[in-house]
Amino acid sequence: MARIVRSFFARSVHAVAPDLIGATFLFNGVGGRIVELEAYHHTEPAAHSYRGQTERNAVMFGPPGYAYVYRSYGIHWCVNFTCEPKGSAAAVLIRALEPLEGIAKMRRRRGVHDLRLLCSGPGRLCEALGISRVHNGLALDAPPFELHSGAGEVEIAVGPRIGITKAVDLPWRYGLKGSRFLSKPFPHAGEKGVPTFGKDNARTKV
DNA sequence: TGCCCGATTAACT
DNA sequence: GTTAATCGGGCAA
Repeated sequence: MARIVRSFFARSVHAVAPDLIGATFLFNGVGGRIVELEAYHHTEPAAHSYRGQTERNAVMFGPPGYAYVYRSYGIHWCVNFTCEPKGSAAAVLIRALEPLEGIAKMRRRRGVHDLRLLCSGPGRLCEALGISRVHNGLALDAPPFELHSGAGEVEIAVGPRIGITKAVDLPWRYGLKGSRFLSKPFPHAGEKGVPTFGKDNARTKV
């Protein structure tokens, strides 16, 4: 369980994303294991950074290893980790955690008891961890953030991203195969109307 | 300026 | 299955 340092993020967003599955993500000591995330890059139209820099997305255009926090649908907060060298405007959206630390606090903040409803979704996990606008732009290798790499091999599921209407065919959603804490199940390879993303929609992380 | 559309969620029918 | 909540960005007028 090595501590993740900022240089970890200075790689392709598609190298960072699967490496973060199984990693531990804590915010002020509250959080859990990352089981789902999505990659975004300024070259594809689903990314906030696609149309260039604005006040909201400025952190995406900065150096890797920082938190990009944005307001979703005017209601929720969502957190991304910036990746790749400055200027790539690439990031991973943290979509779901398996709750491990500070569960009582997360239940209080979310107003629900069911473990599966605490952090299964980008808006839910920010509410559970207490992440909001004021944390936008903070470095990920210093408090209140704490990231540790996972131990051992895990099977990674791959599929299309959730809740977007552009670039819908890119298989840029990554998950821990079989986890009960995903925001949605991954479509089975060959399922009706579902494109196949590689053999069995999964691969083994090494 | 005004209008439409979201990287969502919970509460409806 | 559908819809409301609510605000910042993008673009037309």
